[in-house]
Amino acid sequence: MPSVPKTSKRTIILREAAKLFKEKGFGGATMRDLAERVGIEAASIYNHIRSKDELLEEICFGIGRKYDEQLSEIAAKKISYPEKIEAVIAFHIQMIIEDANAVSVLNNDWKFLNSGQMIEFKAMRNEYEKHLAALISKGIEHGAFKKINVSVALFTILSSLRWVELWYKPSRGISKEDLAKDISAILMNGVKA
Amino acid sequence: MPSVPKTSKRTIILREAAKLFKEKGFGGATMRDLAERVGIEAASIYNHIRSKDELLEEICFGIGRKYDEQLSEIAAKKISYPEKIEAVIAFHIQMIIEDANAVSVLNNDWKFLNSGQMIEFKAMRNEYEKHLAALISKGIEHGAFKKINVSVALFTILSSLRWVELWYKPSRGISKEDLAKDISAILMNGVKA
DNA sequence: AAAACTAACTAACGTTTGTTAGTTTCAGAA
DNA sequence: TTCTGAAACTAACAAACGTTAGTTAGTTTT
Repeated sequence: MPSVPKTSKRTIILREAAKLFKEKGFGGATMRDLAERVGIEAASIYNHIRSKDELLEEICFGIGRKYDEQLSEIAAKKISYPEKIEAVIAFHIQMIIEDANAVSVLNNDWKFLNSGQMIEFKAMRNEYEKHLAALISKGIEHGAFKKINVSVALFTILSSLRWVELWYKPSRGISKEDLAKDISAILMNGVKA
Repeated sequence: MPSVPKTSKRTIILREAAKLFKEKGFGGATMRDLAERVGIEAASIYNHIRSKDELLEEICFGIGRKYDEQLSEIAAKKISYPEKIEAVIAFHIQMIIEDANAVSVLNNDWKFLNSGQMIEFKAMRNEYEKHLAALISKGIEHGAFKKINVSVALFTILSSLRWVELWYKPSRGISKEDLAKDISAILMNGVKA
């Protein structure tokens, strides 16, 4: 009779699914494997979810919405454009560290969404990139950034953050704040002396 | 009776396999799908290859060796450290544009290699990263680069190049030379004005 | 106490998977 | 013309796949 209910089984399944999809890819992951990790039989999973596809959908759009919200928050803040980009870098790193598995699924397994959801997903992602590109464009107009190719800058920044997922472990002894600072420094000022 | 023999069927199968693995992932790709693209029956493929695993192995290690060779060539050249890093950036872009499918498989599907080959693959990749990290370290010692965290710089550079695979199309109207120049500019000097 | 709900189980379904076996086709060498 | 070897075919295999059906034990609601 816990007045505060424990994490629901559905949540546990979603969390384990994200971990499994990250390890094996959506195509390589099986429901029997997932069931074993959760500690029940494969068929029993269907008491909590409708289908394997539903798992992917919920992971992708769940984490996608989080990205959207955070970006909107930063865009609304009254800080300089370089500070905004630095804030974006910091929150990307935060997301990757906090929710590594789900972020990995978002990045690598979205292509297994069914066609309708995939269209929706691409639209969401396009809007996110447009939103961020606008931040860079305005920064250039205000003279805060060099006159660079906006698309190239956009994707260079976004991509340079993705490795954190593959590399970061607490055991490396670098805090996420320091990591964000180091990456920001390189993207803002370059590596050349 | 062509005195110059046409591309062997095995080569065609490998090329199509790379394309298919890129689209669906190794786990999601089927031999029947591959066969259809090649224009023969699934069983006939086995007249040319030993197994599905062999396809993955050959793609991953084939393209991996190309990376190794190019890096060694650049490291041996008598040019400045910034020029070396710029040469690395240029040849990564070259590889991605020339052999997009195989590069994608190398980046995303290596985890489906069987355990022995995976160990070998990781060793190869580690050595590559060490080799490139040494270039950055020495550049710092020579005062050519800022005193940055070498690992962070290494992975920021490598990752920032990966998006080219997802983004580049000739139809975008930017040459690979210009693209390399733009990315180099950002990584070398940053975005801040 | 009866009824309804929850979440687990076993068993099985129809497909799809990678792969093998055995056979046919056919161009080039003898 | 006959022979040979490569490369295609058809048919089938056993295993693994996502999922459904039917059942049961335990808990909650009425």
